Amino acid sequence: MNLKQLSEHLNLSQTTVSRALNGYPEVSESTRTRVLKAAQDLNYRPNLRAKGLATGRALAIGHVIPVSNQHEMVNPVFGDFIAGAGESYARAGYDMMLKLVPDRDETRAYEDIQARGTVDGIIVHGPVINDERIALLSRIGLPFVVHGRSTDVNLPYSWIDVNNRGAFERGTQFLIELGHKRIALLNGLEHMDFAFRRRKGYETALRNHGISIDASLMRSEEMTENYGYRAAKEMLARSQKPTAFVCSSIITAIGVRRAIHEAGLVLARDVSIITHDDALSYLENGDDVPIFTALRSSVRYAGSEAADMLLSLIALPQKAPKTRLLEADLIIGRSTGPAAT
Amino acid sequence: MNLKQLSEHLNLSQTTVSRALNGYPEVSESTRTRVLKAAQDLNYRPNLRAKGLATGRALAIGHVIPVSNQHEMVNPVFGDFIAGAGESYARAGYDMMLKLVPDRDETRAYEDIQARGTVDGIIVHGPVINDERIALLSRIGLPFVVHGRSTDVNLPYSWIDVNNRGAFERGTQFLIELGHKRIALLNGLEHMDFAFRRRKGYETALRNHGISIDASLMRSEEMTENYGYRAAKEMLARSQKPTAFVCSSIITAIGVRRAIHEAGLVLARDVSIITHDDALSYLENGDDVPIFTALRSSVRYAGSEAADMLLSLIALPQKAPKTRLLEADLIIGRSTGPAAT
DNA sequence: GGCGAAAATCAAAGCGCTTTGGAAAATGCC
DNA sequence: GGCATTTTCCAAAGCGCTTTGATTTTCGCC
Repeated sequence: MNLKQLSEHLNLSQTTVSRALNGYPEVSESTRTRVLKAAQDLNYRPNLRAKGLATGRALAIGHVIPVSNQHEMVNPVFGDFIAGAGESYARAGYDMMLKLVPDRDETRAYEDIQARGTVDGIIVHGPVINDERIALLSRIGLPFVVHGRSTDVNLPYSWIDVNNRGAFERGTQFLIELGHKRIALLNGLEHMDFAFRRRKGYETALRNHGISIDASLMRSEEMTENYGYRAAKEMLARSQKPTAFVCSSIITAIGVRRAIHEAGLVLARDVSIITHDDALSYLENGDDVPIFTALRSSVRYAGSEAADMLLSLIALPQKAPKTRLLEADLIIGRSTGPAAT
Repeated sequence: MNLKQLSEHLNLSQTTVSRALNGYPEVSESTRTRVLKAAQDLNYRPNLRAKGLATGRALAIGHVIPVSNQHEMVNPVFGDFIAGAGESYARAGYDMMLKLVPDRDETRAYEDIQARGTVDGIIVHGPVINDERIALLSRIGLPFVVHGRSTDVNLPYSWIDVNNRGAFERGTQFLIELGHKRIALLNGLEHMDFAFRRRKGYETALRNHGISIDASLMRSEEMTENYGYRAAKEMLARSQKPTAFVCSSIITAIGVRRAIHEAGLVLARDVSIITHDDALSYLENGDDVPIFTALRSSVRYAGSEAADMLLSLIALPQKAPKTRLLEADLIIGRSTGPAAT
């Protein structure tokens, strides 16, 4: 069933039927309801490809996920972000396109996306420090919203981000106020912008309280469980062991907890953990009382907001870039306690 | 830069240029190379929407993810599956489309997808027992591959699945051979086909060894960490506590481990755990020695295979459905030991 | 009842590509 | 060289929709 058949069935021109369906005013109410009813009855759905070709809009948003050859990891946060964004798209009648792009031919990939015309805009994932994609996208004029920010990029662009620096400063300070002095940081890969900012926050808190920064207590890796385990195991074997850990991911925190147990230590009493918590649906941080004291910010919410931002950017292209800074909540759980004396 | 401009620039017709670019034989080698070079130099990319309209193919695959209102959870497995599939699509020049579909209006959604013509085929996620989507999709003639199977559906259809039943039978048997008799099952939601099959496998093993099935040792819920924790905590508080747990997810297993620790018991010595392991990139089961004894099957590999199956199904539509049963590996880790006597 | 303006409808062009049916150029063969 | 083939290229139609510009119908009003 296509427009032509539908219009013939109604004894109307394609023009009128099209207008009736798309809510244009140049059509009488009576025929509009008639058309709508027929479309419903005959199960008519416009072909999006044709519609896109005619209007120049694709009614789809692209999500570009950089995959590097070294790090074969899929970001665990991605599923929830997508779920949030998906809701917004569904409301607006947009489709969601996923694009895994090997980071070596990124430039080509983005030009491709633009030229092939399958999307109206994209969400940029995983920004690194001084991310060149931002300049590229601005140049080719494809609307985009970055999930995160990019330090050292001075162009104006739209983004939504958590206040990573502020959150980690606050979390670290919380530990300091509990009397901790040897505080380890198990960060994500620090070429990633979020991780870079988190370290800055951590360092700021230490500095503000006159605690010297100890590089041997800082790690930067892909945020797996094993990473947390290995790093904590090694650090806890020292004579001068850390009394607290700041983790960039709840998954890493779980690894740290494993190492703590294995070392015969007790969480919160002997060693404290504070972690970032993306409020992932499948990794809730406890139900009533949180397992981990955490800096929580729902990545699902971020996804939904990012999508809305992009959609409005596409609707009103002349608008200035939008930015949105989300604050993480500090929630007190059962993984922190005063420093052992 | 579109076809018309390119052909004018070359002083050729659109026909010839199109054929040269798409590898048709009716064009001389000399002009083909000339065209290819110009396309490269001028950065020409065909508009996919137009191409799709003309050819009737969308060059895209849809992934439909049912989201139920009760279970707001995003499947943690999803990211890795997509990553695997994405590789295959990239190789074939296909795009990947994501569609979150609330499970109440599923029928409409699939008809929509078909009619809107934005995809050439779809991957069906999260099949339940007697999944009605399979009949629907067969009827409307949209090529599809199911990730999983659907018990009680008798139509032929294409699927790729892990031998869940066999795996759980084997895992349970492994525990029995270690002397365990009170073995708990922390399963996923059992209207989901995979969970249903896992229970069957578990029950078969018990039955084969003359162990009676104890409903109080079986749970079926969304596979979160908290679920594992709560269920294990409750069961371990009994006088007749289970000596082993079979888990449907490594995340749940982590929760069980937490409960074991909290109860002052020692993993493997006092209580054993065996779990299914999807080999998720961000939740590796240890590096050298696995943390958990597990039934492992890479969901990323499944994604890549599913995509390849669907692509070949689309290329040769007359072909009979393809099916693929993957076997899970039983890998021995540090979470199992002989039953405490 | 008849005029002009407003409302409702239509025919046709166009979006960027593929593909059919044909025409022109090159080739083979006697 | 002249004919039939084969090779190479082209003009135009068509994919299913939107939208422009024109046309028809309806309505208000004297």
